[in-house]
Amino acid sequence: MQAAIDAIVEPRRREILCLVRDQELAAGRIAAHFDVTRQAVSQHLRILYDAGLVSERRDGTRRIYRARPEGLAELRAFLDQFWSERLEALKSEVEAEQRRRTDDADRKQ
Amino acid sequence: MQAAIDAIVEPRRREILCLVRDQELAAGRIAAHFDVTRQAVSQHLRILYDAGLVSERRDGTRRIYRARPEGLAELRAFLDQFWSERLEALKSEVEAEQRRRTDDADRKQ
DNA sequence: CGCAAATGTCAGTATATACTATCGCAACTT
DNA sequence: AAGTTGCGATAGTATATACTGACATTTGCG
Repeated sequence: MQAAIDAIVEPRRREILCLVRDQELAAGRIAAHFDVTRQAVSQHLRILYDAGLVSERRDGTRRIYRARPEGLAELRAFLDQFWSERLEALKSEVEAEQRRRTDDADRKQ
Repeated sequence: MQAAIDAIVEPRRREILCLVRDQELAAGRIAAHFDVTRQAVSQHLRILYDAGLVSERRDGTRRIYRARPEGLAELRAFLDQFWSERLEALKSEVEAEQRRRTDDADRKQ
């Protein structure tokens, strides 16, 4: 799971993930979107693949990637669980605080 | 926003965040939970603070921290938006693809 | 087979960062 | 005022990692 988190932290990898979220793309096509070398993108793809965030399919000499929704869903579930436990309680506290502050102020809607 | 993402990536900082999610805690109390030096924890707290994920309050010589739900909510909203846009669509595609494979042979374009 | 295209792998490098040690600062205590 | 407590800031170090360049591999074509 830490692998998936590490993977989406790198901005370049998030961009790559966005690219292959809507469409399948070959490694070369992905690399063409960036100003770094093809190898660098290849390494990013490897990391995304190991983290389960993209799938790889071979077509001749090309390797075609796309986002792997299951991987994204797992990561999302983990993060949700991470903070949702107490987030609601804390949110209530903040809202109560805000209500207290705006009590004497104008109230719209 | 990248600051918030960088902040929650580091496992130690996620632990710290968990500690101050339920309760206010002074820096020293937080540091006592870990086997690294007090200064290291202080640096983590600074990073969490700059990312807007914790709030700081002074009480005499002590600095008391706690999770900042707004910061967490913003981060969560960003991540939600990041992958929820196409997540459902991709899931449908994958399921359709799997049906196609079990149906008959592969057909490319 | 020989060559080109598309891509991954590896070694080396540069930069980021998590940590420690030392120091500095503010608030209390005596 | 002087000492103590609780912290943060900074410099230096060790490790992680994003990148490039060189090379290897697989596939397709003549």
